[in-house]
Amino acid sequence: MFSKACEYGIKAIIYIATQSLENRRVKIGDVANHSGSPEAFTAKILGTLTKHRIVRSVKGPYGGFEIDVGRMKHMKVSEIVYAIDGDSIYKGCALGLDRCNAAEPCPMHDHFFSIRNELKKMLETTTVYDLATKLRSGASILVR
Amino acid sequence: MFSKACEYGIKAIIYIATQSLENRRVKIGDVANHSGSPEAFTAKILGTLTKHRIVRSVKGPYGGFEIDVGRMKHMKVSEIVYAIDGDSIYKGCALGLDRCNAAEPCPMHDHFFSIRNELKKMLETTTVYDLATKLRSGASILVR
DNA sequence: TTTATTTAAGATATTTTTGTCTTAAATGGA
DNA sequence: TCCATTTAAGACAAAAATATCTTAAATAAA
Repeated sequence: MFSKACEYGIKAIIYIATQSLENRRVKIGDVANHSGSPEAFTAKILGTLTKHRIVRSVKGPYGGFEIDVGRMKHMKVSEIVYAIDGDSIYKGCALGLDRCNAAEPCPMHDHFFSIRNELKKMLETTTVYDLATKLRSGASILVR
Repeated sequence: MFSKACEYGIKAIIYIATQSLENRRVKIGDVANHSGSPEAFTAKILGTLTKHRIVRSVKGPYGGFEIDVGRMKHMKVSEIVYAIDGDSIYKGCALGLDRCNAAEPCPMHDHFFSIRNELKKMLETTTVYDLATKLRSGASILVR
């Protein structure tokens, strides 16, 4: 569904968010450990997310990553997905046609349409704050 | 969503099905042309689908691929997806956790559950016959 | 100012996916 | 039997995704 890069990105953001809720910056190493993702790859992905202003980074001692709590409440998962995987999830045709729409649909178009729409709506309504508070309360996990 | 291999496989099967409805066997070259997919790669994928008995192949002059019309009416898209991509679509966790379920969910689990289920149900109820007749009637297209 | 700590950026490596090519095997017809 | 046609199978190649490594830049504190 999502690329590995996107999975790592979402998990990293959720973990950083839980720590920002406690007013703690986190280093790459901690992010990797607590999200069960490879450290160097996660660092690269966080570079992308920093450029997209989804997370803030601070260099040097006592540095690390943080997310503004106010912003977190309005930040949608769709923004993370878009920053890493682009819009393929939203616009792509199930059978890979360049253009595929109601007027000239691929054979699966109608079947996919509502499902894809629901997925889109879900990603656009789920906030990072929602996911982070659920993780913090122990109602969900990031690593096994 | 699906791998390229899976996209090509589904398109190939739909095209072969339209031709089997007219009692015509089709050669790899025709399949590739009419499904807009690379020929050699499509041939390899049809090899897999032949082993899974999803399509029948006949070697030699007047040979090619065909699908039994009776079988076609009960053949679900999910069978093609499973033969090529395995069960990742059905069982995979959105965030890549090895195990992820209601008891120990990833933070996205609940959000994904119903969407994934709908996708599964859709693939398990859509038949190759449905898709082939729609294509044959001109209500959908495979190539642009 | 120097040092330790931390992210940034990009080069490099590995693995997986996608794609092609070559040779073998089967089959129908001359 | 021999040839032309077609799929089968697996080796090979290219591209993309995943992952690591190295060096640079920033910054806080001594």
